[in-house]
Amino acid sequence: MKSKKRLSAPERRQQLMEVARAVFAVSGYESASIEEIARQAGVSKPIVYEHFGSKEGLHAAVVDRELDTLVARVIKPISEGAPRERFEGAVLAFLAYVKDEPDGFAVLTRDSPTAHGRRGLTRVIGATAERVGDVFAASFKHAGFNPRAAPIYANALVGMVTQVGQWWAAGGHGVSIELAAKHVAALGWMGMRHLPKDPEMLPTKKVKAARGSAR
Amino acid sequence: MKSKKRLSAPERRQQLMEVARAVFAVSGYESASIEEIARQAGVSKPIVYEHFGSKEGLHAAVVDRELDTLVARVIKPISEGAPRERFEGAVLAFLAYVKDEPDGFAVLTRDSPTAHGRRGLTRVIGATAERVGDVFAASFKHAGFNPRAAPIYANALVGMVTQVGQWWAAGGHGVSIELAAKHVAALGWMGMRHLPKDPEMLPTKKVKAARGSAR
DNA sequence: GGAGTAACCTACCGAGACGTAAGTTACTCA
DNA sequence: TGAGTAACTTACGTCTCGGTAGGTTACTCC
Repeated sequence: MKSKKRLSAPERRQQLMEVARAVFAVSGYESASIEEIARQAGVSKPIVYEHFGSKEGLHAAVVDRELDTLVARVIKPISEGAPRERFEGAVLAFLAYVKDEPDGFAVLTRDSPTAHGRRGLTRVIGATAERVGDVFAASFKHAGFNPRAAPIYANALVGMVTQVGQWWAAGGHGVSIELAAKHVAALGWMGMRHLPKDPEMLPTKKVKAARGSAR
Repeated sequence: MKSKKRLSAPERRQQLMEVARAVFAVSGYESASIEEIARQAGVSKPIVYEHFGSKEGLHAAVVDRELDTLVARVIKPISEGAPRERFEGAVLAFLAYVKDEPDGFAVLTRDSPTAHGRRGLTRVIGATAERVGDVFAASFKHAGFNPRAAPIYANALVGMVTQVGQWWAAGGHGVSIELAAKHVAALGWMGMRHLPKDPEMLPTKKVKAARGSAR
């Protein structure tokens, strides 16, 4: 019945990763089962183990590949053009990835076994947000920033884009990716450009004493 | 040996939720086991089921309570003062929550059983980002915004704060929550204040044709 | 002090998962 | 054509977990 074709090792590996990506995307790491992945690939369990060793190995392989394609897509636009174009280009590239590879994005966003949550995207920050920092370095070097604040901005910008990506992926809402990118880029860009020389010096209202948790 | 005291139902319920919050925070929903929670509470499994019915019920109870406390903390500062103060106050309140209740924050950010990921924070967006929108409505009503863009900004702002919270919770990095709040608030505020009248009208480079995935 | 009730426990079931041992099929190439 | 190897299976072991049935302990209040 089933047109069971025999694949070569690299082909099978490729196919398994694609199936696994889809399954991990909808179920999350813990709930996904190797058996289900094998079934959807039209293959039996030991094949999966032969290729990836363990469930964690399979997941890691999928995440790594996805991370690579995401970085590859973002790196190009962020490396060329005027600063503003580079920024907007990067945001657009990120959101385009969300659109083109929703399963991949879901896998990156969902809980990982390597614990500590969001490890995937944190690594994307490492790979790209540094470069984001570089882009801005040229633009606001004039304002003697506290270097310890840099990761704050990098995280803020990435979080901004990521959350919008998630919102978009979840809902649709009739907003195009290009439009969303424009708005997000405008927000981030204008925010960075008009930062006060030293936000730390601004006056603030006193912090209310935090009431600790019981226990 | 163990000073097993007998607690009243409400007391036990409270205690179980606290223990569960901690366990869910470190393990995530799927990996956490009722048995482990019961053990840490110094109680046997059926007790947990008597109080919450199911694992999902317990998790939902924890999430709901955490959501309530988060909203309660953010609502106050966002409701009083000058616009800029309200904004910064809300950001600070959010990050203070991250600091004071790291387990609660972890539970809210981690994968939920209710699927579709990040349901928790999405609801926080619903509860607070709307208000964020209100705050800004007063400030940039002058610029006839496309109403469809509103959720984009709401999501961007919340994502910004959330990601910084996550970064902070993960690392420490010797940056105080107050400082982080200042920077993040400055970024968001300045971004919103200096938005071009209509970002959609700005020229952009052409989008590169997306290469689809195989399959 | 004894009955009634609220809090709690031991022991178990069944399902489903990861991972493996050992054997089988089909393809290749001398 | 036949041996060797790469791709693949069936079947199982073992463990953990969610959830429940039925009984036991301690506290309260008449």
